[in-house]
Amino acid sequence: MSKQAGPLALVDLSAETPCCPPLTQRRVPAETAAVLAPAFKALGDPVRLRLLSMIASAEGGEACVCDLTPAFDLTGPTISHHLKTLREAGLVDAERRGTWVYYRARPAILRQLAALLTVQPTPAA
Amino acid sequence: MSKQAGPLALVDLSAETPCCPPLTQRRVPAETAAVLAPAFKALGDPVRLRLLSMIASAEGGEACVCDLTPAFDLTGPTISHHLKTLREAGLVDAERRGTWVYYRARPAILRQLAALLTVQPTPAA
DNA sequence: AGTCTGTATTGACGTCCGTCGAATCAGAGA
DNA sequence: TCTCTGATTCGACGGACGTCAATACAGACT
Repeated sequence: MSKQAGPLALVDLSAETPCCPPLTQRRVPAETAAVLAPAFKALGDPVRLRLLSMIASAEGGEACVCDLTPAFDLTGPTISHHLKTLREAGLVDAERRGTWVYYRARPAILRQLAALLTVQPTPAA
Repeated sequence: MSKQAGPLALVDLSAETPCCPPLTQRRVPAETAAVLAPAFKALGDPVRLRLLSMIASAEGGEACVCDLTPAFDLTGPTISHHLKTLREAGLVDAERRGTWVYYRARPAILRQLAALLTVQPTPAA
């Protein structure tokens, strides 16, 4: 349930130390781009962006699918599909507890993506 | 050349002050998600991620298409297409000077995306 | 004007994506 | 074991995406 294969195996996105300098400082190498782009791609859908936000901002840091689904005008399978996409992108983890499945954000990769997009404050020069 | 329509018209992404708290703090509203998701989507392709990085990290803050294209095993039209996608997502601006066209990153939206992905440092609790 | 170079647009192709209904799986409880 | 509920998987459909070759456009230089 919480396993993810794919390109994430190439670079350890679970590391707490960001691996990459900001996109604005050095050219992102092709290999890094190949690894990180799928994460951005997963964020590139409004439903998934909201899902991730609902999960990450939920109290306790986790959210049940049963709480997520009713927030959208979409069927259960569709929400499930989007959650799977977020999981495969390494953005969230899932855990079944009894009847319900809980999702939890993975802060490390979020930090990494944020670091990549970091821009120097405009120099007052 | 530097005009972009679409969803970006709804929210001023050129503002220097980030409009939104981190994704992990408050639920991203549907409208905000609809506006920002296309930007993440544009970053969701390895070629575009590298293009943006090459542009943003170039000295002078700008890069000519003629310098960008040879870095990829792709045809000119394909690179042009990706640059158009980045433009329409509001991530870059283009300007023609004589024979060449120069692209330049838009720091404001990058800051905004980075802010959205910001995560509190893990509390030592 | 004519031509050459750099860039963008068009049209086409195969693939991937978002969505749904139907079927399936996993636990809980009678 | 039956059934009920929550969640995922499967199969299908329409539309969007990444790529290319061919074409068109914009300046510069004859």
